[in-house]
Amino acid sequence: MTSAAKAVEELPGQNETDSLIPAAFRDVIGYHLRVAQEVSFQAFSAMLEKTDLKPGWYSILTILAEYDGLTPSELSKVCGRDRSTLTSTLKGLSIRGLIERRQNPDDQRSYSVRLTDEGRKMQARLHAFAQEHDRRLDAIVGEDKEALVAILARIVGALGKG
Amino acid sequence: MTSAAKAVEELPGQNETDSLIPAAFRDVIGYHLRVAQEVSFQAFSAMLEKTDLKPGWYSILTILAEYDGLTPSELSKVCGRDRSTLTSTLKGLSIRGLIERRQNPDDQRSYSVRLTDEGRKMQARLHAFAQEHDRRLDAIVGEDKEALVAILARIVGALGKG
DNA sequence: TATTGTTATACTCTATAACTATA
DNA sequence: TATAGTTATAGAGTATAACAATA
Repeated sequence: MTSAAKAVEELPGQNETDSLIPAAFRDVIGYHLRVAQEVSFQAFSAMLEKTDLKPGWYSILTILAEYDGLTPSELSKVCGRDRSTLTSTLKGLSIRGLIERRQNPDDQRSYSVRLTDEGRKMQARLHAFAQEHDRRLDAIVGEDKEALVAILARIVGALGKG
Repeated sequence: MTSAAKAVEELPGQNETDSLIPAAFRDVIGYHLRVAQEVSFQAFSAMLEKTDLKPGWYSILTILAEYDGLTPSELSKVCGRDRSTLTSTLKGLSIRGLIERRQNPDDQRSYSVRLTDEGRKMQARLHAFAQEHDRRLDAIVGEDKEALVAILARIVGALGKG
């Protein structure tokens, strides 16, 4: 067995899902950002297994709770995704009776999206999961939260969407 | 036009790729984590367009540079992914002459993976891109870097790989 | 029986390009 | 011509289950 293989065998944790952090990644912000976001997203996703909604749908419902009556194009701007990515989400939400589409009388090509009463209830339910998740993260981060959010926002501002 | 639609129209930035941050997400760590990781990863990916390698391959090359001679299973433990996800990556690296597979004389089922000289050169080249990206992030984060990495590591430790 | 690497398959998230129907 | 929404397609990243070869 090579020395490298030995190092792998001597993983610090007890179970085989633990992973080493290669030395080349130890002080790399991008690496830690990626791994932290991954575990955070997975923890949130796990909570949503009780529902039949995909994790990404929560943000759409929440945007609609805040900006009621947006068109798909407007919605795509708010969430920063291409409008084509919204089609299947809106279909899924519509099939479940969580949103309704209202034809725009001034432009036959377009329509506005509104939460139904059921949609509002579901948004509230998912929001409760999200808040539980947030509280967990807040507890982990502690008093550094404001600083953390500021740093992350700075990264987004500096690297942009380009 | 609804008031929500007006808010969208009055997006702060000049170009249409800017996105609002819905109030419900403003103080949510998970949201900022996701967006920051996304722009960071995209910035790094953009640098790798000069090569014919996928962004994820850099980490495999770098792990091999550090732990030479791992088997695919060992490699999968180090990078924390299922071993089936490595097959196509190893094939891609092998086709390009960046790694070589050495049959394990003690176990005919297995083999060890080594970087070729070309592989080492390519790893160094990608590592230079990564370092450039890291320097950018370091400049953005500034003196808070140690604290940031500590917080992110804490999140990973607390939420685990669940 | 258990493990190794591979294959087949599937799912999430995303994007681009082309299509349609309007404008 | 340009825009709104949709469709078709693709690609990166991931996972599970099953398979053949070997242990």
